[in-house]
Amino acid sequence: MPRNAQRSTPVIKDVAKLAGVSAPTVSRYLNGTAKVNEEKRERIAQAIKLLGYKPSVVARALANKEMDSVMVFATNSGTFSTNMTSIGVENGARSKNYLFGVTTLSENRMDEVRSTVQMVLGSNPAGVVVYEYDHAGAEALRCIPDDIPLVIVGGNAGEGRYQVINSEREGGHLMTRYLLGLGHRTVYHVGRPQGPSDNTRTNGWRDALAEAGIVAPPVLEVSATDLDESVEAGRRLARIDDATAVFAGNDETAIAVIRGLREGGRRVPEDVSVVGFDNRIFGPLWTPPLTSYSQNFVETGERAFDLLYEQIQARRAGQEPPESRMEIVRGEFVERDSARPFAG
Amino acid sequence: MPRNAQRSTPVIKDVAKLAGVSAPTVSRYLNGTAKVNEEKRERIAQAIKLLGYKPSVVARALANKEMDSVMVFATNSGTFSTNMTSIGVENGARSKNYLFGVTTLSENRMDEVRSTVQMVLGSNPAGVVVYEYDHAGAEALRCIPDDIPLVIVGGNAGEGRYQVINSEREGGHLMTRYLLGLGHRTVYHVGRPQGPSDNTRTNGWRDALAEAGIVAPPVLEVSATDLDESVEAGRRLARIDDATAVFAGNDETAIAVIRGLREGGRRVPEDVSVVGFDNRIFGPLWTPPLTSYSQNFVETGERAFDLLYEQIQARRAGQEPPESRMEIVRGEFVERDSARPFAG
DNA sequence: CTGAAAGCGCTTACAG
DNA sequence: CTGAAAGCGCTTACAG
Repeated sequence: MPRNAQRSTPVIKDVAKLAGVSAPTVSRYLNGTAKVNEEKRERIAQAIKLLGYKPSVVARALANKEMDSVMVFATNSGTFSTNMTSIGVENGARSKNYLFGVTTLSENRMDEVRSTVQMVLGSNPAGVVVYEYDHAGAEALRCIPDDIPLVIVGGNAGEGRYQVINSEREGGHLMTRYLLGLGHRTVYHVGRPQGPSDNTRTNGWRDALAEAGIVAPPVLEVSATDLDESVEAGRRLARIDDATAVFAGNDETAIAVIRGLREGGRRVPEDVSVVGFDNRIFGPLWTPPLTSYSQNFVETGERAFDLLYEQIQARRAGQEPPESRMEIVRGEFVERDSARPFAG
Repeated sequence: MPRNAQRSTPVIKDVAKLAGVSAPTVSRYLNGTAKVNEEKRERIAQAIKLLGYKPSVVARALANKEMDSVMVFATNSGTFSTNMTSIGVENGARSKNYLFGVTTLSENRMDEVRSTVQMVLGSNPAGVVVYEYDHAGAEALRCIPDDIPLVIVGGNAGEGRYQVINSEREGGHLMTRYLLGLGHRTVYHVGRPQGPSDNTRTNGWRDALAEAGIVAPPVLEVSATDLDESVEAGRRLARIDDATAVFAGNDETAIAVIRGLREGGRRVPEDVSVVGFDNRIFGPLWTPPLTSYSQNFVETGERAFDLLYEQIQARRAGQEPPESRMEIVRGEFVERDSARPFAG
């Protein structure tokens, strides 16, 4: 594999000399920071092209005290929702020629989050987005100074000045109502332990039950990584008479619960209806095909970047920051065959 | 949510003044670049702690022409293997206080890869790792100058000076031999179209067949994102008499193929054995539980970082770069119940 | 062992 | 509209 050497990178001085102007003029041309004589503009443009000049983001960052970059702080990286959201943010960053980085935070190492955040902020990113789905995310928020553009993804509604929340709660609400609408007397829920955010599928489930005047049965809490716990939850559910409908926290949990239910002698969907969440690719292939809820994580990430970029622009232009804003990215209900009308 | 303001960040001058020394001395202390008087060391240490001083990575980057960062270029980001590998690289970066970033490349936008790579290199990362699983990765390699520390993940064996390859090919070989060992006369393969790399599961399958003196049947090529194509492949396979064993390119493909096979009237595993790859979390819950191959992607990423870091260290110390090296990260065969002895 | 000086590649007042 | 100068926060010869 040939690896081409790259000729000593040209700097602003080189293009200035070639264009017969001063470096500041080139800078002004590049940044539109002041009007530049038409003739010179052209000579500069030529020189830039000829030399293949690209401004050093590092030098700019030092001079501006701000790097053309956006950093995201994420927990549970490796998780479907997190990955997809980051792809959205990266898409946005790329479109503006911003550098993009993700930093993974862990709830198991809360003591490290402060120093990690500070290290990253030390690179003077133009803006940061934090996914606030758990305590590590919340802690990160506490370490971020007021004056840096920030958008929160997830978290409690109205928590940050700029926020994009996906329809977790709404989705949970919808799935539960769907099950109730099928005639089930109550809906059980198996999901992950709750973090600091209100905007959760679990709360959506709770909302729907409360609306219907039903006392919520205890949540069956399971780990996100060990599906055996979900299988076990399914087995337990199999022993509960009125457990005819269950809302699983995600599709993986759903299939595990179904397995447990069957081990416990219940048929799905004939005896008990089970719905998932996230609409993972394997859902339609399952037996029965999984009814689920599809979220638009990539869009969530893209919207987050847009919100961030507006702040960055305003800041650079010395304008007032944009209006405080919260956006909600809706998902879609996907009906398949894992839930049936209550046949009690 | 309270957002604490951060006091105007101290710079090296501040600690120098407080410690009663010059800035260069602080720098030397920090970088171990020259001996510093014991007494001064202490005063400096105190001042740093008192002020909460952190060197600006940006200023260092400008002075050193090198940022304490590692950038990865990945294609198919959002993919299981890619995500896990990146987590491994990030782990390594974090442990050395390096900034970490991923840049997603796309085969659909080959024209953009050069400029994207150059933009990222413009930040003077200390090193980069590229995942070479397809043409975008290969193209990225061509844009990276010789003098920057680099490690290739994937790609053809022996291609880069520093390389860590996972056991894709070995794994494909092993799965196929397993099936052959079960008495099947041949093994069909449904997988993604091949990229520029030799190190693929598909080639492993080919190797095993060749070893056994069997002419490889044509590969059934399917898209990675549209499982319907895999279902269709399953249906086609159902019509082929000697198709009693199939090696699917990954677990998702495997379950789709199984579905297609069943639609075509074949039982799995009774009539035809199907094995997957990647050992995804849903595999054991499938009916039948999927026999698969588990790769250690996180470890792959960590090894890649280590290899990179060795180069970075050597370079900074003005030493010879380490010996050229290729590492292989092995995976594990996971036997479950989706393959049975040939009962022809 | 340690300062003063100069430089990394940009940008931003300051004067025209 | 445009240059010369100074500065962003570090590091690295250069002298002692």
